[in-house]
Amino acid sequence: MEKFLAEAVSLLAGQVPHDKEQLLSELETPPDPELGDFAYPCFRLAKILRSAPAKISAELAGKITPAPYFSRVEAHGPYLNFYCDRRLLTAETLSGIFAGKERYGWKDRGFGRTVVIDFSAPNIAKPFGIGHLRSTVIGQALYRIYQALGFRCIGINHLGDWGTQFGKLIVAFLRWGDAQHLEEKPIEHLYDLYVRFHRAAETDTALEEEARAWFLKLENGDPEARRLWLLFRTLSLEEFKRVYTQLGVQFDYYQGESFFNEMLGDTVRLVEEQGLAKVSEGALIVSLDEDGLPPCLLRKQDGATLYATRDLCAAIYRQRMFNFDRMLYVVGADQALHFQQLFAVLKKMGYQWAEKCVHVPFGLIRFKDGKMSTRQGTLIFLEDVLARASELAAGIIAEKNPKLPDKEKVAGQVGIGAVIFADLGNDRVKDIEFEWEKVLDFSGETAPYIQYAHARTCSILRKAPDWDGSYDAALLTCPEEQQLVSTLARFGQAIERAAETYKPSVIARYLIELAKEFNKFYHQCPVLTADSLRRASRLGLVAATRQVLQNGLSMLGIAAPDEM
RNA sequence: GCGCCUGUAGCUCAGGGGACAGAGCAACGGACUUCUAAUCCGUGGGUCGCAGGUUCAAAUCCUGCCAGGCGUACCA
Repeated sequence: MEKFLAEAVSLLAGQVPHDKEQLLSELETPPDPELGDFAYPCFRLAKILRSAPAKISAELAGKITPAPYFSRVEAHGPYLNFYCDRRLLTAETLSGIFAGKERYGWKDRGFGRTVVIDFSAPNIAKPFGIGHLRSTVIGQALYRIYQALGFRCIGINHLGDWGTQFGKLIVAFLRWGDAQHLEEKPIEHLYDLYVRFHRAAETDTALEEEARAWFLKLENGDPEARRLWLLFRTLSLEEFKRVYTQLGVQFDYYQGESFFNEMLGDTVRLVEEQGLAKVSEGALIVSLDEDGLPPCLLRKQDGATLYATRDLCAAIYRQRMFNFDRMLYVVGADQALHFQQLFAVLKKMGYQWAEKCVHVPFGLIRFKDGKMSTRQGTLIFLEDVLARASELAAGIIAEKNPKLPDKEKVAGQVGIGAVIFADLGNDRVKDIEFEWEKVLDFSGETAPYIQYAHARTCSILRKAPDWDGSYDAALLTCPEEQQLVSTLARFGQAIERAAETYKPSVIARYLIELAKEFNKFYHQCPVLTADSLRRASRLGLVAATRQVLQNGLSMLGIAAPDEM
């Protein structure tokens, strides 16, 4: 598709007083396939040439010789419409897909450049809730999207394994904890302790004080505090890794906040040496008045650090280690101010690369009656959601396809896929209202819909073992076939746009579109029973569709079972 | 108070300044002796929060207001 677009630009460049870059941005996709594949609106030109847009488009249509890429170039009112040579577009698209295989749609534009992606970052000692799912799946998808554009990606799990919450946990554990219970069900026990602490702290204000003191001891290397912290951390991490395995998520580094503990002193000193830090109300701060932001706190009154200190340290460390061209923080929108402050401090410190840091925010997951809160104990555990979705999928399989091999595995792939898609399907900046019925709905615009289309492609191909892979692009002339080809050809553009906007939902929407086009084709155009030449050509189209569905799903971290 | 985000069909949401604003769910009516009906086809359903402005052209950009969410110095 890119070739055709470039060709349209060249054809226009010969006739229109605009440079190629501008022409590329002016070209648009017509709302109806009847109106061709690209459209050039002539309004702007009308102003410069002091002529009617419709007249200009008609004149351009007369001057441009479309061949070989376009079968015709026609004026429709103020628009100049380009019609791709369908046979050529079909041939190019299919051969591109078969040549690229699992890398169809990939580019090498990012070659030699590095993107660091900070994502997931669950709080150790808190359960992995559906809130953490967002960062995890968005980050994972962005990782694969940037990888597809040729960037070297570094995925970092910046675990929340340091901070005042450990003081709270230690206090709670010393009072109410049970070592054996902790061994057996670590997350559950720690969660109970955490909730209990906050409930007790409402009446007993001394508890918070005690917790802060314990965290300070931890920072200063107190052996008992250290022992408990390590215990909590180790046990929790084991459980998290189980969830990551289920989701198929991997990280290049687990570098949590504690990882930077030893370097924090140097970071603070550096800020002080530059004369940026000052003491205010007993705390060490960097004033950001000039930026119109509240001050960034580096040390509390009691001398303990805050997460801003650790993020600052981490950013500097990562720049040294990875020399990144961009760093993405996939973190909730509620932390937008924190990142503004962080980036502002980096800039004040003279780091040019501060502008390469991007906060990629996402909306909260809420309930009908309010925000989900770890402290109040209203969290929904991700493992429960995944389990329920998989059970539901298993039930549907038992009903519709009881002979399916590997039933359990497929049920997991479909159930988990549905959960991931419920998250990635919509624009990440919007809040999501959590509803079981929605997450467990497998019809319409869902992952199972896409997976089902993929399974159908596999099924058809399985039933044509004699097909030798040959096809004739000229025979794919039905509207459903051509629509499908057009959509397949647009995959690369979807990837680029997803990367530009940091929105995996662009890929998700694209896949829904593609699956829809395929289902239309499936109902309208019989494959296996068509006459032999047409059959081969349709098999080619089916194989191409299968490949692109698979590539797209894998980019979102969703499995593509062959049968379901 | 100030800052950031959101406001499109009954519900959940798509809509890279452009040609009549689109899906899914729900409702109703059709299509399985035929490549898996987790599918497809059809019907109904809209002052794109409100008011101005920029533009040949605004759901889209700007300003103000309204509503909701989230932040706003020792949590992360």
